[in-house]
Amino acid sequence: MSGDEVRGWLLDADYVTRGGRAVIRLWVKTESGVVRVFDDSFEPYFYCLLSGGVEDAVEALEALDLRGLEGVERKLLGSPVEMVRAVVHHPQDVPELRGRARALDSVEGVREAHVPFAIRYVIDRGLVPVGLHSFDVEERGGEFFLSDSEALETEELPELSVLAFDCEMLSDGSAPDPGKDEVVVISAATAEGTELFTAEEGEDGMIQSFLEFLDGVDPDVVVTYNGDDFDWPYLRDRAEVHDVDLDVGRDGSTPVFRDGARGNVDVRGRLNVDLYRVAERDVGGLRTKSLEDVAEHLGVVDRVDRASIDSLDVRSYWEDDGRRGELLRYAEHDAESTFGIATELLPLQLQLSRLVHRFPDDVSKMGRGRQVEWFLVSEAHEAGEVVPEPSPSEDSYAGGLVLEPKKGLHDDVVCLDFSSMYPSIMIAYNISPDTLVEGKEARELEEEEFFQAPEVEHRFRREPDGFFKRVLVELIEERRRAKAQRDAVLRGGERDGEQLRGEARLTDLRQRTLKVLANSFYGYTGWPAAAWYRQECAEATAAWGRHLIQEAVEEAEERGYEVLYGDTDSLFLKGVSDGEAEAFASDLTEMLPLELEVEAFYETIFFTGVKKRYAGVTRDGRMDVKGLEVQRGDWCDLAKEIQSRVLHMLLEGRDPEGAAELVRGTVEDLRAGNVDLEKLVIRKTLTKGFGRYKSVQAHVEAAKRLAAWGRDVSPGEKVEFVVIRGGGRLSDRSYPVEMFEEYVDGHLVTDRTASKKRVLEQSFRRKAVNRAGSSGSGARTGPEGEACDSRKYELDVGYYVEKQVVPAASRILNHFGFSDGYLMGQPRQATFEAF
DNA sequence: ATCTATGGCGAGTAAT
DNA sequence: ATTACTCGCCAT
Ligand SMILES: Nc1ncnc2c1ncn2[C@H]1C[C@H](O)[C@@H](COP(=O)(O)OP(=O)(O)OP(=O)(O)O)O1
Ligand SMILES: [Mg+2]
Ligand SMILES: [Mn+2]
Repeated sequence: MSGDEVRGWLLDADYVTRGGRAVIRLWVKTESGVVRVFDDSFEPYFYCLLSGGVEDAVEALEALDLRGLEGVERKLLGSPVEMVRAVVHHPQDVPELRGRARALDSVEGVREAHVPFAIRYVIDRGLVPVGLHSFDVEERGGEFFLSDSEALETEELPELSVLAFDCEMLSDGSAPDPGKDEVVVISAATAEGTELFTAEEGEDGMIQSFLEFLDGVDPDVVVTYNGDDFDWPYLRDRAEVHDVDLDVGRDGSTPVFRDGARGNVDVRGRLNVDLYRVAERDVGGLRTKSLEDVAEHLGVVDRVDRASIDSLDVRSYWEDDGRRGELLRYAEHDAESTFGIATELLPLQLQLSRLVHRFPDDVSKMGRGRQVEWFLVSEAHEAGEVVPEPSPSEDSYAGGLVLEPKKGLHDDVVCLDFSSMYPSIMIAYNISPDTLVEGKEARELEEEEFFQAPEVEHRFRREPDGFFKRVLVELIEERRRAKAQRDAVLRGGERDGEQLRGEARLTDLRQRTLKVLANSFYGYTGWPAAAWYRQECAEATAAWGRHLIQEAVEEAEERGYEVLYGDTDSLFLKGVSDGEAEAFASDLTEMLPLELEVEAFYETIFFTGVKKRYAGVTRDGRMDVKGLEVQRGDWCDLAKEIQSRVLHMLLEGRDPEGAAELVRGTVEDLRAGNVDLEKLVIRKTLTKGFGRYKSVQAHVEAAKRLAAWGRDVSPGEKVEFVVIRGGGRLSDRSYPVEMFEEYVDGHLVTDRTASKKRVLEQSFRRKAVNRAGSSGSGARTGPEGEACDSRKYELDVGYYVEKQVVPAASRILNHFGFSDGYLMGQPRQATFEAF
C-alpha cells in the first residue's frame, strides 16, 4: 500500500454499489485529468427522535434491518436532545426504513433521511463542492481509496471544459414527437469551436458520432438550453429507438432521468446544467428568456441577421438541398450561443455551489428557497444541529411600510436606503429559529437577555449568536464585496466600452444574486414549506424594518427635510444640501444598528401620486424608472416607447407641452395605420391550465384561439396577442398574433393554410422558452395539409389609443393639465374637467 | 409537483 | 356608477 496525494477540484460526488454496499465516489479534477477517489468507510444514516427513552427506541428499532444504532446527542433549534442515529446498509433502503421507523411508537419522528447519500458524505466530511482539496489516498486494485481529506481555502475557480449541444428535429405540422420524428442535426460547441452531426447517413450514426465526440472531448460540464425538458429526453427516446446506449456519463453510464413537472437529468461525473433554468431565475430585465434574447442580453453573440427557423419548418429546410446549409448554420449558432451563455453564467453557479454545498448541476435547478435550505443543512451539521420539521400554518403577516408619495415634479432629491436591510436586522437582533423564545420561558427572561420586536413583540435571545446570524454575517460581507466590485468596474468607466459593459453586467448580476439570496433567508423563515419555517422570525424582521424606517423619517423631519416618499427601507428627501446628505446617512448609521447609504441624487424626480410608480434623472445623467409601464412586460411596445419619450422630455427637457404633442402625433399615426404590428403586440404569461382560471382573461382567450387553430399551448408560455375591432368584451377580441400572416391597412389576414378544426396530437412539448423566442412551433398545415379560408380582421385602433398609449402617457401628463381627451386628439377647451 | 416573503397598481369581468 | 374579485407583473 502506498500513500499518495490527489490534489484537485471536487467536481461531483456519487456512489457505486459493490457487494451490496455503497461506496462513495468523488470526481476530482487534477492537473493531469479527472481522477476518481473512492471511500468505502462511510455509511448512510438518519436520525430518530424519541418519544420516550433511548432504550425503548433502540429495542424497537432493532427489529428493523439496520446496520447499526447509536444513541447520540444533537441539537434541535439550539437545545440539546438525545436521539438515535440509525445506520442503514444501503442508501436505497432509506425510504422504506424511514417509514417503518417513523411508524414505531417509541420513535417520534425521523430526521435528515432526505439528504442524498453523496451529499451526506460531502457535508459530514467538510468537503466543498467545486472546492480545491487535498486527498490522501491509497491505491488498491488500481483504484484510489481515500484515507484523509482536507478542503483548501481558495477564492479561485477551476477551469472547466464545457460542451454545449442542441438538437434539431423533423416534425409534421406539430411539435416533434420522439416516437416518430427524427433528430436530423446535433450541433455542439466547445472552447475549440463548433461541430455538426447530421443524419444524412441515418439518425443512428449521427447519435453515435455525437456520443463519440462527447467522449473524446470528455467535458466537465455539459450545457443545454431547455435540454432537461426537451433535448435530453428526446435524445433518450431516439437513442432507444435505435438501441443505442446514451453513454454520456464519465463512467460510461446513461443519464438518470427523474420525472417531475420539470425534467431533471443527471450525468455521472459531469455537471449537466440547463442554462434556461439559470436564466429564468437569475437573469433580469428581459421580456422573454429565449436562447437568442439571453445570448444577446449577455452580449455573447453578435446579433447577426439570421432568419430563425421555426421548429416546424425544420423539415422543409432539411429536405431542400439548397436550404439545408441554412439549417446547419442555425443549429451551429444555437450551440455557440448556449456555449457563450455558459461562459458568462457558470462562474456564479460555481460560487453558489460552494456556498450552498450542493454541486452546480443541482444548484442550477434549485429555487432560491431550496438553495437557502441546503446552505442551512450544511451549516447545521457543523453546529451539531439536526434539520427540523415544523408544522406549517397558513396565515400571513405584515411586511414593509410604504409611504404615500407626494405627487409631482421635484428637484434636488436625495434617495437614502438601508444596506441589506432585512438580513442586517436579523443580524442586529439575533433573529433566528433557534433564538426565538416563547411562552413562559419568554416571560421569565430578564430584560437584558432578549431583544423584543416592536408591534409583534416576539422575543429573541441576545446570546448566543443564532444560527441565521452566523450564516448571514458572512453572506452579507460577501455581497458587500461583490457590490463594491461592481461599483469599481462602473467607476473605472469610460475606457473600452464593450468589455466594460460585459464586466459591469456580470459583477452586477453577482451582487444582485447574493443580495436576493440573503433576502431569501428572511423570506425562507416565513415560507411554510421550509424546514426552518418560523413565521415569527419573518414577522419580527419586517416589524423592525417598519420601526427603523419610521425612526429615519422622524430624524429627517426634525432636521427640516421634506419626506417625499419611502418604500420599506428607503427615503426620498427634499431640502437636503449636498454636505448634509452624507452627514444624515452617517448619523443614522451611528444611531441605528444598520447602515444607511446615500443611494442617489436626483436632479429631477417625478412621483405619479401612487406608490411604487415614479421616475427620475440622477446627477450623473441616469434615468431611473420604477413600476411604470416602461418597466412592464405586459404592455405593448408602442405604449412603453411613448411613455419613455414622455419621461425624457419631461425630466430632461422640462417640456410637458412637447410631450403632449408627441402623444397626439402618435395617436394620429396609429389611427392612420402607420405603426408596425410588432409594436402593438401585448404579451402575458399563461400561468396555469385553461380550466384553472376563475375569471375570463384576454390572454387566456387568445391562447385558446391559438390552441383551436392547431398550435400546442402550455402553461408557462407567453401569449402574444393583438386586439381586434368588434363587439363584446376585450377577451372576445384578443387574437394570437401568430394566426396572422399579413398586416395591411390596419387589417389582419389569417394564415390561409391553417385549419381551425384540426385535432392536434399531443406529444412532446417544447415549452415556453422556444416559443417565447422566435422559433414558436406554429402549425402551418393540418394533418392532411388541407387549406382553409383566410379571414380578415380589423385591428382595434381605438383600444390601442384609449387603453394603451394614452393611459401610459396620461399617468404622467395628467399632472400637467393634459386631459385624456386632449391627448387623444380632441381640442383643448372641450376637456377641461379632467384636472 | 412547485414554491423566499409582503405591498401594490391597474386592467378587466361580473355582479350590484 | 360602484364594487368585489381575479390576474399579472413589479418594488422592495
Ligand atoms: N426579493 C426579495 N425577497 C425578500 N425580501 C426582499 C426582496 N427584495 C427586497 N426585500 C426586502 C428585504 C430587503 O432588505 C428590503 C429592502 O429592499 P432593498 O433595499 O431593495 O434591498 P436590501 O436593503 O436588502 O439591499 P441593498 O443593500 O441593495 O439596499 O426589502
Ligand atoms: Mg430599498
Ligand atoms: Mn436597501
